[in-house]
Amino acid sequence: MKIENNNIEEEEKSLNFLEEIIENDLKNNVNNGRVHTRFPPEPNGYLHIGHAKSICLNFGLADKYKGLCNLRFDDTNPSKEEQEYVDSIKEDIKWLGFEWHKELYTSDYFDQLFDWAVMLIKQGKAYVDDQNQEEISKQRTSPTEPGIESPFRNRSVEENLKLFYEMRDGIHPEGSRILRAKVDMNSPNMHMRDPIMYRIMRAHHHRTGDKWNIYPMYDYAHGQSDFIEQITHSICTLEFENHRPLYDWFLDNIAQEGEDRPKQREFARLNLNYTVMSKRKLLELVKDGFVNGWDDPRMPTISGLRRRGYTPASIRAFAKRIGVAKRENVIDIAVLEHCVREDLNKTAPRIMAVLNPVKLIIDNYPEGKTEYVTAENNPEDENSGSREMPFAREIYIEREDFMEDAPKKFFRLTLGGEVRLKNAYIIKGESIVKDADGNITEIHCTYDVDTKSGSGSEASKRKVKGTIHWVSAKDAVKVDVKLYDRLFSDENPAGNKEVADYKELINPDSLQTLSNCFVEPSVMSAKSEDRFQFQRTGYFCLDKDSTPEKLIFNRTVTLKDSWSKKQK
RNA sequence: UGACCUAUGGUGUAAUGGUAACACAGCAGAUUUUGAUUCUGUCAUUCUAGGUUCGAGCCCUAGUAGGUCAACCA
Repeated sequence: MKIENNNIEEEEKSLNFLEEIIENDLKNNVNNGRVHTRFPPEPNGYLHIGHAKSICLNFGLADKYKGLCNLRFDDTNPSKEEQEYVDSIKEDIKWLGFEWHKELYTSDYFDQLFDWAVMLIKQGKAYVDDQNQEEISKQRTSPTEPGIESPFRNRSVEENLKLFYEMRDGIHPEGSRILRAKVDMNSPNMHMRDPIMYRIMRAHHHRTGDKWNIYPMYDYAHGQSDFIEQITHSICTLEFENHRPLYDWFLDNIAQEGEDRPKQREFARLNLNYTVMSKRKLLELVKDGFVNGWDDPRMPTISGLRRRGYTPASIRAFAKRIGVAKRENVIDIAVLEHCVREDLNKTAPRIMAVLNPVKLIIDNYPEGKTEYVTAENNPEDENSGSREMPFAREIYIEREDFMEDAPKKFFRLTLGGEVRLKNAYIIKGESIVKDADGNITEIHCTYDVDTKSGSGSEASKRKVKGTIHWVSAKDAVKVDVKLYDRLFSDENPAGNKEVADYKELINPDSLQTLSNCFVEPSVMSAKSEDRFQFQRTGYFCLDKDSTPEKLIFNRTVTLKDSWSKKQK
């Protein structure tokens, strides 16, 4: 009964403003009850977590309302766009777990767009302007004063047509002429001051090759593409809000009475602290070598997060948790980290790994003996089973799990103190060996043979205040581990006014490579991108650059650590 | 100082004219063979001023603050 109630509560959870709009449209039978969205990336960079928000929104809305969602590449600027980006975008969307209805390209519509432009010229609603960029910009003046009409604004239809065809046919050089919509040079909205529809561009297009000498601008192409695809809800980010009247103006002049028309709606883009989110900046970090490519685990790109060990489910949960609204927002990176911990806690197998090893010798344990102890794979998942791991006289433990002069609250190994070796025995610190510099090289202990985990003996049930992880020295696998920290040391690197360039705020310690780590032998069977919890340390995944000789693990995120916090 | 948009705990998001709630973060405690997880408790919120109304976070007006717009980018 209680579960039923919970389900009802889930379903009746409050709607975001876009869901409200859609439900209202559905109720009024707008678009005959259809819901059709689209995700429209420009293939000029890799997708990042901000795009993930948009993807989850567009695909999620289509899913929720039994509609469709297209993937449409907005490829109207061949000077910036490349096939490599198309491929990566498709891979990232699939990895996130979404399937598009159709894969489409704005360039699929270049012929139709051209025909509509001719139609607008014939209706006296578009004209060819021979002025250069500077002159046009000057005539637009500023938002507070009226604009100045171009001297070419009232050319005859015949002349406009002739020139536009010539532009298409490559008669005129780049930059010499453009096609403008004749809207309103006095509009307080700058986008309405006779916006540019087409520019001359002699660039090779990744799909249409050298067919075109002119390419449409975003404002002329986007709404019409939505219209052609019969998109119902065209969802974009806030900075396009001022474009909406123009979006509608073109459709007013193109769509016929009674035809379904897309409506543009705007939401606030995602901002995350301690990172940057603009494609331009991310490209710069890649090109200038501040990171090792678009999929560097420190990047907020989808491919970076994937390599870091984030799961698709954790990113979807994140998108859901942050919500959708219209006000500017900055999400704490801790929310993303919480989402991945939440998922990995339920799904990641536990293994033992010692990142900063010190040798520990159990003096009263038989030399040469190896026994196997049983370890649960995941206490949060009862179906995950268990495994056997080797235990011997010499093991490695974490250097910070031992202290010579320990404070009272230190629950780990000390001289004369007891601690449990997880899944094995209780040991007691006896003595230490140091090198000439005073560094501890060996810790000698004794163990209580009756305290083996799971043996059921009275002694095994004894409580000791600490439990630490370990690996058998002769059986462990030596691996590399990469510890990642936030890429920027400033909360808002892009907005920091105290530095000339955001790159000055890059965290110099964002990557730390450890090459003397020991992991239990069961990892030998791990595959690239497999995720684990290194017990008591954090979540890690196997990097794709691993070889059978040298495994490389990336730290996704640490475990929450109230001990280190308390120490500060 | 033109147009458009926005304003709720530290950060997000709800409350649809009727008791301001949920999550993250923080703090305190319980449990724990991971100082994790889990559980409990706790701190903290409607930009300002008017107005409408029995009643306003919500509606209206004005102000203030922030964002966007003057690419042949998207």
